[in-house]
Amino acid sequence: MSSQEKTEVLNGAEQSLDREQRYDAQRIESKWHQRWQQQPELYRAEPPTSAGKKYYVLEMLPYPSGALHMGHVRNYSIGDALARYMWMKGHNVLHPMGWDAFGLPAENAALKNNRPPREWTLNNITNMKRQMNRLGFSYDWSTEVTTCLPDYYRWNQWFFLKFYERGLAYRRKSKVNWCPECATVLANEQVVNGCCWRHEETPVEQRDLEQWFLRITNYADELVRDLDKLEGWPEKVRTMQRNWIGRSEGAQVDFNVADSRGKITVFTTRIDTIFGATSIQLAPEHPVVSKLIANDPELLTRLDELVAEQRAARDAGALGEAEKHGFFTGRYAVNPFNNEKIPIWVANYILMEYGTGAIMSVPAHDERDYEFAKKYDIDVRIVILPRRHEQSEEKEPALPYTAMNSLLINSGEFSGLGNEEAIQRMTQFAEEKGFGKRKVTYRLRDWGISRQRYWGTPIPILYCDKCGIVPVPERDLPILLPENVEITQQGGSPLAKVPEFVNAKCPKCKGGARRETDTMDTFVDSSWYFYRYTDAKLATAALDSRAVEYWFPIDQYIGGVEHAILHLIYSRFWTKAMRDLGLIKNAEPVERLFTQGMVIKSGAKMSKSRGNTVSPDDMVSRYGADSTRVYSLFAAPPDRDLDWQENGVEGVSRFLAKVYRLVMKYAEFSSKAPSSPSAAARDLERKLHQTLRRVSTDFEGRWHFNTSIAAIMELVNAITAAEGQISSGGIPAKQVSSTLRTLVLMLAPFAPYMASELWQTLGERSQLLRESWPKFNPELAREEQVEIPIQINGKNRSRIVVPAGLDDEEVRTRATIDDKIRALLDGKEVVKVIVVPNKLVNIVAR
RNA sequence: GCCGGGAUGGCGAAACUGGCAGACGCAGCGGACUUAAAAUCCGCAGGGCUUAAAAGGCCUGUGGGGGUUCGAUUCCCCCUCCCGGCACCA
Repeated sequence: MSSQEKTEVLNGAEQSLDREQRYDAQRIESKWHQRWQQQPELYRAEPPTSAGKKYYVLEMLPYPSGALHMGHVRNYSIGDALARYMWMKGHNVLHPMGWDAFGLPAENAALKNNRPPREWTLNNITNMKRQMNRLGFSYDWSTEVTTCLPDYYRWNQWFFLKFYERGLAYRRKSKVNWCPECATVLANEQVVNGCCWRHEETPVEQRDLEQWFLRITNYADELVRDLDKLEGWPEKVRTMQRNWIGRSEGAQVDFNVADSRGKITVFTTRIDTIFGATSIQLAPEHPVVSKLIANDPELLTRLDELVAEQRAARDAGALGEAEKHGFFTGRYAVNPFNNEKIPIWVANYILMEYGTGAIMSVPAHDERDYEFAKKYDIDVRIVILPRRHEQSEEKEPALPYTAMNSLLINSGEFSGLGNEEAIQRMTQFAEEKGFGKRKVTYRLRDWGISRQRYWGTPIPILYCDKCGIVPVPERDLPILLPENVEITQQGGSPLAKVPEFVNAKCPKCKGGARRETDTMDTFVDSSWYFYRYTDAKLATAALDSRAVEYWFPIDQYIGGVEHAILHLIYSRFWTKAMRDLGLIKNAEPVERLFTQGMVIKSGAKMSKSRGNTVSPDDMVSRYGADSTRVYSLFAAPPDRDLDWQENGVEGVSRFLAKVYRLVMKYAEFSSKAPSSPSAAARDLERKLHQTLRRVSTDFEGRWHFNTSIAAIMELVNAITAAEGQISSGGIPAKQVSSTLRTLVLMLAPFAPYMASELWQTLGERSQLLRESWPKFNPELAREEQVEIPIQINGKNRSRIVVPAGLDDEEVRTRATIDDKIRALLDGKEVVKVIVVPNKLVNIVAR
């Protein structure tokens, strides 16, 4: 380059500095926002016939509470980055969004503001959609799903009818969890520490009500087994579901009641200890108890007390804390294995809802039974010993001794067996003799879906005096939720007070009938909404099987871990039920699940009640959507909790401003690259490819976008540092400009507004989203020289610079002739030299 | 009690397979530019000791204690604290 040309380049730089504009996020973002609003097809997926490889990325749909919170922003920033990356990788991307729009807050708000829930909800949706669009999320709104609208919830009703036909939906009277605050029933999953999942301070009460249930327990076994296949799910979530389902293999054994024809069936996982059973323990609510003690008024009173006490403890969520106690019924049962008569007790630590509500008590080998037996002086009989005890039988193990891998003693013909084998043999024995059988028990209960609320899907059932329970015929769907219903939150289901709704004609006998006035749990809505996205406008069916087959399973689902049990287990159940209806082929809805961490501020989860929330609107108006999004990805890895620090957002904003300035400055340079690139030019090129490698592997692997963004910042720093070399001709301005071009592509998934603006500044007219993700060249990313430390006995003593990949022998030689090292080794004996290629040299010396 | 996850500078964090601890950012300090400030740019920065100061040198350091190894934030054992889930589930 001639000196005159150099001067021109410099002048060019000065000029572009002159017309440098400050990064104005609001200006850029409103410009592109307007543009994107006019291009609704921008984020639309190709139809299922498309040849491209599909990618379905889904974020959990929000409840339209009124405004987005930072947790949403984080969730959707992760999903949006991924969606945009996948687009740039050439995938056919489905990236939908919708609204989990039924639910109690709408009724509370209606009560407070005297506006209909529908209006309140739809207003909230408008506002939150505005926020999402302002944040620049790439949703295809043509597939939007709003669960409170009849074109969606009619299919809830349709599914319900299908489930009813197949016996998967049924009605029974049962004890239910009742939240006085919500004035409705809760599913087991919605009870947290004995309190309502929405009202953490409100204890749940037990009530007896006629309820509709979905038979999720039919799928209990498959739900557990398939967890093993969900390798793309966090182990934590799989464990939580496994525990929740609580599959436990064991046996049922019948004990005859002495002096009676009755029998008591117990469930045990440790039939190998049955010779150690010294009592039977019954749940206070066990139906047989009142029969056993029918002619003892005193005991009946004590029973009532015990039942009341257990219920109170259950209501208070303190079941595990109550001291164990109970009473002897005066009756005996016969152990079928040894015909021994053992006393029958009633105890507060036995739960009617698990197993058979009755156990054989083996104090020597069960912690709870031991505690109880000690209190009431019930026999403790040891029937298993640790294997090592074989020889020295006088020494007893510490009680209670519950370990497996032990040996049976005092157990008749089964003595001497290992307990694993004994379980098999003794269960078989019981089966052959007809007093017992193999049994698998689950903790999981059927899913109660009846809610005594207005703002939900009406359950499509009629009650006819003549015909009984009559399902609404399919052709009569949807059963519309009536408008203008008075919400009082008292006196049961609001719909029951709407005669036009309640009174109906029986489709069978044409006589009068009453409609079911309960509505469905809103978790029904979210159990299958992601299928609807694949053909959201379809009017003739819940879904189009071919579309589902193309798009499913969901490649990546992203949301909070708080849904690990409720939503994610219901969704899996619904998918299996849909498969059994022949609607779909996949057995699982979600291939990969990602659970992001919480957003924390000042050491606590952001929440209104703590008053430590940060408003996304506020952040966007102060720093812009790009800065808000980039910060939410930069501040912590997505799976960890994120501590919100506002000056961190400011830092990100500064970084974006720097990128903006650089691009403005170098956009139009096109001087030719010199024929033999300088070392500085090669360094910059290397840094670029290292950055590309970092960002690309983060997307493909562990999703640590914080390190991706840090790498891009490093590249920016490298460009700034290289600026001095431009005027001297060491680095062509053209190279800087093309480096920046690639940098803009890398920034596109994180800061779409800024990236689009700069793309245009760089003279590109194409749609950024349709550009290919830049490829890194491993050759160019490779370091040529490495500086490695030389250690003596593990301590850094010197450093040398060597060509990368230099032969170990040569590295060793160069290390040992280093001046500092030679001086330090003087008078010492070198025992060993370890050379770690390109990393370090460690000399072990004495 | 059981099952997960975590603890690294003043702060958020990085170190991916046992190999240079603290990348990147925030806050801080010093300097340049400016009448001044903002913005921007350059530089310093784990802690301690040594030194008049600096350069340099030395020691020490990833919650605590032990171990394996030439070498440990990383692997093993024990312990503490924090977060999440489950919790009389037979």
